[in-house]
Amino acid sequence: MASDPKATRNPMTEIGLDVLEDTLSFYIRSLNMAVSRDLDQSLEGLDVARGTGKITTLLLVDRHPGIRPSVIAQMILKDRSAMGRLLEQMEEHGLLTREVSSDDNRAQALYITGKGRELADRIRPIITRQSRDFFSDITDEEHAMLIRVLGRTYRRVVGLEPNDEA
Amino acid sequence: MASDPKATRNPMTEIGLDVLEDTLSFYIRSLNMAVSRDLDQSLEGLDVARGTGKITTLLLVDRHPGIRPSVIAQMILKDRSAMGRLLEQMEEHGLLTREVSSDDNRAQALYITGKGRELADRIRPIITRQSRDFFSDITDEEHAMLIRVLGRTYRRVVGLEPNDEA
DNA sequence: GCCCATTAGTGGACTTATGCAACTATTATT
DNA sequence: AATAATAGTTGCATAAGTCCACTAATGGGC
Repeated sequence: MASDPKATRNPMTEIGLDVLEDTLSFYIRSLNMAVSRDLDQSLEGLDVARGTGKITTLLLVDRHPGIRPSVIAQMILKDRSAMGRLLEQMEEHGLLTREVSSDDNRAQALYITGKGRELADRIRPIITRQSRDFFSDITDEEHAMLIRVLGRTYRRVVGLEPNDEA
Repeated sequence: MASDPKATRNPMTEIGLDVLEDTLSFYIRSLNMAVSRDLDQSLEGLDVARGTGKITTLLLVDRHPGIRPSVIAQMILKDRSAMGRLLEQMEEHGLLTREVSSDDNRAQALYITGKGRELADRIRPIITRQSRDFFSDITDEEHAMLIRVLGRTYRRVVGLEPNDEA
C-alpha cells in the first residue's frame, strides 16, 4: 500500500475514520445520504421524489385500501403532523383521496386514485432497480443477509416486534 | 400467525411493504431516521448533535491535524458550501480553528482545540455505545458482516475505490 | 348519562438542512 | 501571459423536521 502510487493520488486513501470505522450507525447515516440522492435522481420529476415517505405511502395505500394515516406514520417514522402534510401534498397531486373512516369518525381512510396507481406501477421497478444498482458491489448472499438483518431491526424499531413483548 | 391473538393487536403486523420489503435502500433510509434520532438524544446538549457531519468532522480533525475541508466534505458527502457552514459553526463553538494551508493558500488547514479534543474524547464512547445499543438485536457475526459490506459500499461511494479504477 | 383519559388529525411557528449559482482568490497548464 | 481548474464563501430559495397547542371523536369507569 505504501508503494502504491495511487495511494498518494487521493488523499482520502490514507485517512482513518477513527471509531466510526467500526460504527454501524455511521455507515447507515452516510449511505442514507448517498442512496437518497441517487434515488431522487432516478425519480426525477415523478412527484414522489424528494424526502422520505411518499413512496412508502403510495405503495401502502395501493396495497391496503382504506389504510389509516396513523398506521403509515408509524411505519415511515413520522409524527402525525408530518404525515398530514405529506398526505395533503399527495392529495393535491391527485395520487390518493382521504375519506372519513366508517369505523372511526376521527380517523381517515386512504384510497389510491387511478393516477396514483399508475404512478405506483411505474415506480416499483425503478425503486427495486435503483437499490440493486446502487448496491451493485454486494453479492446476492450478502444482499439477502442485509435484508434479513436490517429488516429485523426495522420491524423492531417500528414497533412490529418479532420477539416477545407485551 | 393467523391464530396469534397478538397479530390483531397491532394493525401493522399484517401490513406488507410491497416491493420495499426486499429493497435495501428502504431499510437504509428508514433506519437512518431512527438511528439518527436516537443518536441525537444520546448527544443531547453536546453541540455536536443534530445533523450529519459534525461528529465525523470533529474526529477527523482530531485524528488528522491540518486536514482540509474539501477532504472532509468528500467523506461526509456534502458540498463545499455545506461544509463551510459546518466549520463556521464548529469554529464558533470553539471546537476547531481554521488556518491557511502552508501548501496551498486557497486551502485551509483545520486544527482541533482543547475544547474540541475534550469533546471528541467524550463522544467516542457514546457513539460506539449508541450504535451497539440501537442494533442490539444483531449478533457479533452479523455486525462484522454489516460493517464489512456497508463499509465497502461506503468507500466506493465516497470515491475511495477498493477495486480497479483509473 | 357524565366525566376523564386517550387517540386521530390539523395548524402554526421555529429551526435546519439542501441545492444552486455567482463570486473571489489562488494555483496549475500550456 | 492567458486560461482553466480548484478552494472556499455567500446569498437565496425550497423544503424537511420538531414542538406544541388545538379540536373532534372514542372508550372506560362510575
